[in-house]
Amino acid sequence: MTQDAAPRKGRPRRGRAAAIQTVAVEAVTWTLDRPPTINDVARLAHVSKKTVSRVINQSPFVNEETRTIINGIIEQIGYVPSPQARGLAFQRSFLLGLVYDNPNAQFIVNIQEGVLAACRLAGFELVVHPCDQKSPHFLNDAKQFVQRQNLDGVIVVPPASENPQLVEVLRDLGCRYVRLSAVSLDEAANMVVYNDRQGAAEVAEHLAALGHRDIGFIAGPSRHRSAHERRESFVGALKSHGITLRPEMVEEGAYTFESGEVCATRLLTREPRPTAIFASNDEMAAGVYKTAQRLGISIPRDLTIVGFDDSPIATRLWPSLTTVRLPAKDLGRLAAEKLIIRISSDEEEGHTATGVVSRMVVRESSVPPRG
Amino acid sequence: MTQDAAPRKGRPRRGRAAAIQTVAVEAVTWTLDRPPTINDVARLAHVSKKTVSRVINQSPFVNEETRTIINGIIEQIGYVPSPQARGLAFQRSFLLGLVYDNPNAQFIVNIQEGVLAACRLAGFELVVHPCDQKSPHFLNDAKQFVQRQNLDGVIVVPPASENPQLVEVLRDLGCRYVRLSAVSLDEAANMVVYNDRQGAAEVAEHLAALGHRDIGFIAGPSRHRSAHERRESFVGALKSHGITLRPEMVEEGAYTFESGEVCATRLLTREPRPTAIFASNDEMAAGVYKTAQRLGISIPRDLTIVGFDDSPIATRLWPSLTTVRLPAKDLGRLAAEKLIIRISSDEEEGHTATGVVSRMVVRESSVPPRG
DNA sequence: TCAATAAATGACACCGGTTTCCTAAAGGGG
DNA sequence: CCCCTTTAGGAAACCGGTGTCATTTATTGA
Repeated sequence: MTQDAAPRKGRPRRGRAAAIQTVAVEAVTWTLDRPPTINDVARLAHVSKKTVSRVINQSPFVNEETRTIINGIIEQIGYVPSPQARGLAFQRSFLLGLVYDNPNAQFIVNIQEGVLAACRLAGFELVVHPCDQKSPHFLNDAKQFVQRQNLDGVIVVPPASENPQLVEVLRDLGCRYVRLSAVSLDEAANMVVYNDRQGAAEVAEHLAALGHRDIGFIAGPSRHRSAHERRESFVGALKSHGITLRPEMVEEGAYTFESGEVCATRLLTREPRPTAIFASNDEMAAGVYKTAQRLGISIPRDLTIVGFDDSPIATRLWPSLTTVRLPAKDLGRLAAEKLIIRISSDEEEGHTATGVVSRMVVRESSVPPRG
Repeated sequence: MTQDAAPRKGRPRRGRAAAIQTVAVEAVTWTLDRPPTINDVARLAHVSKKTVSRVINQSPFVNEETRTIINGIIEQIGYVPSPQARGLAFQRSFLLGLVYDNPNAQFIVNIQEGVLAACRLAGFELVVHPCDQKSPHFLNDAKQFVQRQNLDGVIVVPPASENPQLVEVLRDLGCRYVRLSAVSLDEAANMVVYNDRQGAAEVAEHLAALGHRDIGFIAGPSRHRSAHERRESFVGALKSHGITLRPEMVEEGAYTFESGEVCATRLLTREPRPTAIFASNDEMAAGVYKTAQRLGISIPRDLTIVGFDDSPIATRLWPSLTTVRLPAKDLGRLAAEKLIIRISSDEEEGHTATGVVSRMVVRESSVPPRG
């Protein structure tokens, strides 16, 4: 059976090295009409495909010389392993999914960038999946998404990440996932948490230090965890500076520009009129700008405004908006790194919680109150 | 060899239907510890895997009853074909790539949404790839991107789409692609063109009709085809209304907010000061707003401003910005549909050019000049 | 009645990798 | 000098689908 292999073994080093020279010429001459496969490489190198496979996968049990020869051929004929075949044998797709229903485009693009930075290093690619929690197909869509391409892992951003049913679906599917949220909702291994409390507290301190006492607050929608975090931290920090936020000075918005306008209109027609408004995100802060301008209230002379997110609009507005920076790209990178480690080390690791901290960025829209 | 198959054939209908009942129970009882494969389905249905394959692929040569039985089992055990195995056999990945270096996040997210709408219908998924034309690895990155997951097709958005070397790489790879651009740079089958001329001409007409004569223009960077289109069309349409754009009233920006500020500063300190400024995109228009406000020029009383893109910022600004809407989502959908047709019909079709037209949206920032 | 034809299905190789198991040769110690 | 270990590499099965071609059965026309 295997006796015929023996005679071929004589003087392996020289024999192979010499063969290569010829082979190289062959390779250049040939010009295959199809992408080269591992078999082509094996044939040209006069080795078995398994040895080529070993080289590809960095196995240490390959002679240095053999490795060099094979790598040379791979380079020359431009061989790239078929991801399908690889995936089939490995039971892996080297694909990560990103599930989002966040309307903030800049946030999504930043997350994508961060995720991809980590993916690139590990040889993964990213498949995106916008979705809609209000749709009746939401859960089924997500399921199909994971199954259709057999994703190795999924990253879910808020607010979808805060949907327990979605997480259940992912868990049932046996699909590894990492969730982004402002609070820890899961085992540490499945979460990347961003600390909104820090930023909100800094805003409270900032406003207090400037001398504001009549402060308005526009909260986010209560279904968002971040809305709670920002609100509680802000209120708590104000209180610790001896300032109590009266209930009528709080309005709940929807994290949208329009809701910011509505809430601002209510706040700015109250007596006493607040000298500062903290909106829970920049979109709503932009709504406050528009309303103030419409009402003839000068920013920042008559009204200090602070936002949250540090989205591009913060610098586009005039005067530029004091806000809190949420490092979305880092968030994406951390999530992807976490996911990839778990996929590669092939089982649940009890990782420590990772997260990023938000910090205030002071710009032109916040000044001491008049008088 | 095949004689053993004969006896099993007796009374196929009843036999199979009866078997199913049992099988159904088995399936529920079993709970496999691995995802079910086509073999599991075949075994439970007492058919060959080939027949299951036929059902999956909607082959017409399957008995209606058999099909029903197999579909029932597929449903029950939750079988989903492995994309890796499918891809390996089909030589397809069912993956589309999106290559972009466009800094406009909203544009990218909209494109993604449109592309995915088309993908969903055809069973494709989308892999994203932000890139940087200025990087020395740009072309190699793109190549790796296509090869690593063996993408079936790639959609390239501007300005990367206007890079001829990138296209050459894709062509060499034998990878189907569709480019988005403001001008046709390629065979019709490879392009989706958006008509910026229409929108720019409408702006010219609008400004002329309002009575503006001293008009400033901020062009986009010359490496963008869209910049040329917008400029030429605007200048041409003004001329046809008897208005000539003097050279000192034209500045070239970089499609960024900051460049908008710089150009606006130059335009607004000239004599005679323009009564209207058309910026080639909304970002730069936002820069004009900021500059005008800084200089104490009232918008729109002293200065009419018009942008291009209808990005979210257009409505966030105060007063809201007259601009031109570029239907990015439709653009993405068209590109994906085109690509998918070519992939599925398995060879270059000489399609007609597809495209979308931009239209002006009038808001509050454009009014007749004072006096 | 008997091919000839069509419909439904199966057997088997194949896609391009990996894993498992095995062999051969070289080096090292007693 | 022999046995054992280590190193290098190969053969064949396998991953989960699809293509090709053959086979079986039912239907049809002469």
